[in-house]
Amino acid sequence: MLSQNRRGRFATGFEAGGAQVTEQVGDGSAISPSRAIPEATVGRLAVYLRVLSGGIVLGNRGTVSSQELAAAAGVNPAKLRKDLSHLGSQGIRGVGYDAATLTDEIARTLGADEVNPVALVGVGHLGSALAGYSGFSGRGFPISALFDVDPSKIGSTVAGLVVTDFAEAGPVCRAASITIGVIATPEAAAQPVADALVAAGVRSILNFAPGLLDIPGDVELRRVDLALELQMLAFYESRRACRTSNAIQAMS
Amino acid sequence: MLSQNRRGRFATGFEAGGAQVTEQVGDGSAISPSRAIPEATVGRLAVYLRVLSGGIVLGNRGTVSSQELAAAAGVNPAKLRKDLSHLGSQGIRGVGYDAATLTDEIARTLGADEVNPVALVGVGHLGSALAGYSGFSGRGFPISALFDVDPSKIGSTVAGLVVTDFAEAGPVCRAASITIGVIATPEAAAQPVADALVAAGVRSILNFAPGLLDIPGDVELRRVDLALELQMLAFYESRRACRTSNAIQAMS
DNA sequence: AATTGTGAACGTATTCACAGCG
DNA sequence: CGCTGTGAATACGTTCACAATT
Repeated sequence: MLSQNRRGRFATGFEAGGAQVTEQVGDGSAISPSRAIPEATVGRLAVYLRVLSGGIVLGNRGTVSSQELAAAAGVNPAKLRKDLSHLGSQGIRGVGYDAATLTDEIARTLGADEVNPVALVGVGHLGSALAGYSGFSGRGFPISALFDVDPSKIGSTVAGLVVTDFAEAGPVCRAASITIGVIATPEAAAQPVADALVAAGVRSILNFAPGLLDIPGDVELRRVDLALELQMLAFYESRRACRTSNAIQAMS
Repeated sequence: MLSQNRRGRFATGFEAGGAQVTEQVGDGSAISPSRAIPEATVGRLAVYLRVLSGGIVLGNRGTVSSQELAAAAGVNPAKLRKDLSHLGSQGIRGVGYDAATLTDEIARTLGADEVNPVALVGVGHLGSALAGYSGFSGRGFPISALFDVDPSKIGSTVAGLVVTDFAEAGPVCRAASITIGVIATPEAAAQPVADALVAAGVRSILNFAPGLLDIPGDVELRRVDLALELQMLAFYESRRACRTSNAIQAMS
């Protein structure tokens, strides 16, 4: 069932200067169709899982229809069914999906049935907040190591963990089998930190620092750009103002 | 960013049952001077603006080529040119874009030439971190009001601002002309807070609480789901593990 | 009767490749 | 020449609509 897939590569660009060699196939015949799950679908699976785990919305018979689950997750039912079809999970026609089976299936697909220890680098305001964020530890992502370079922070305790010198990242990450790193440092530190994390064996990075990171292609990267989110809101805001004043002008 | 339908509406779904009333401009003749800029493009414009403002990468003659800027922003040059074409900004063939003009043009398009005061609700760990985040105030989004409902927090000072009782949100937001709200409350509080913000005249919301928000269609909503980001990383992580063990098995 | 699973239609985003211009 | 601007080609994502199935 589960088999290989392509590479993740995320939506909002990056992929620095490179030549983007994707070039594929040609005649669909040859290589395996490779059941790759689309990125957009993966994101929604996580939402479905949360809804199912919350358990709130499902009727207390053991099944959910795409209708119900889609409404609870805020998506179109057809999209939900197509998403679920990617994991081969069989619903029952005329009835719906068995909630328990579906939950398991999604969890296994997402790797949410395993615990993924996380290293967090940068124990400033944001880093501390993330360290204490219950949504991480509560959902299978325990922060297992906290790093900083500031001597005044090293040795202190944040969210129940002792802050370690980032110089120790290599041995510590390896010892704890940490493969996910979260970067919450200032922008200037982000690149060297990323390099060190990769050297320490980290395979996936969640970056809260603004700016681009240059990392090997086989390391998964996601970025959360807080200022960018506000800037996008501001755009729609200013558009609205624009439209409104146009409309007002048009009236007179 | 994960995305879904045209104008506005972002990423991870919503759109519960509804009819998706796509505004429609009928015969292109009438109003609409506003060339609708695709959401993906808006996000990248913010990146270009940051790169230009950072000023780092542009050669010290006053122009940038799409080649250079695209490399600095981590995108394909053709994509960059198409993005810029949306704002009608003329580059100079054979030369590139005038850096100053381009910066202004993007800033005006994004509404980044104006100051957009922001109200932040929920002064927990995450909220405090966001309140102090220099990327907000430094980029034209000063936090102008901090709200909480916890009496032990109300009246205290966080990041230089006094925390106000959220019950005061209406008058305070109106007095300060605040149109952007950031929700950093626990999940359970998010919906009532959103309702109150909308009632207070807020037109755009950035939501850090997990779960869906039900808000009027003319209010812009963006969501940052921290746990979801990790879950997506975990997915690719587990895929990789899978592939690896398959490969190992195949060897023997 | 109800609901899944999916082919086909549509819409959006990215990339190519080259004409057009300074 | 070099570089922009953009039509055409491609890839991706969503939604519709309906046959299949219990």
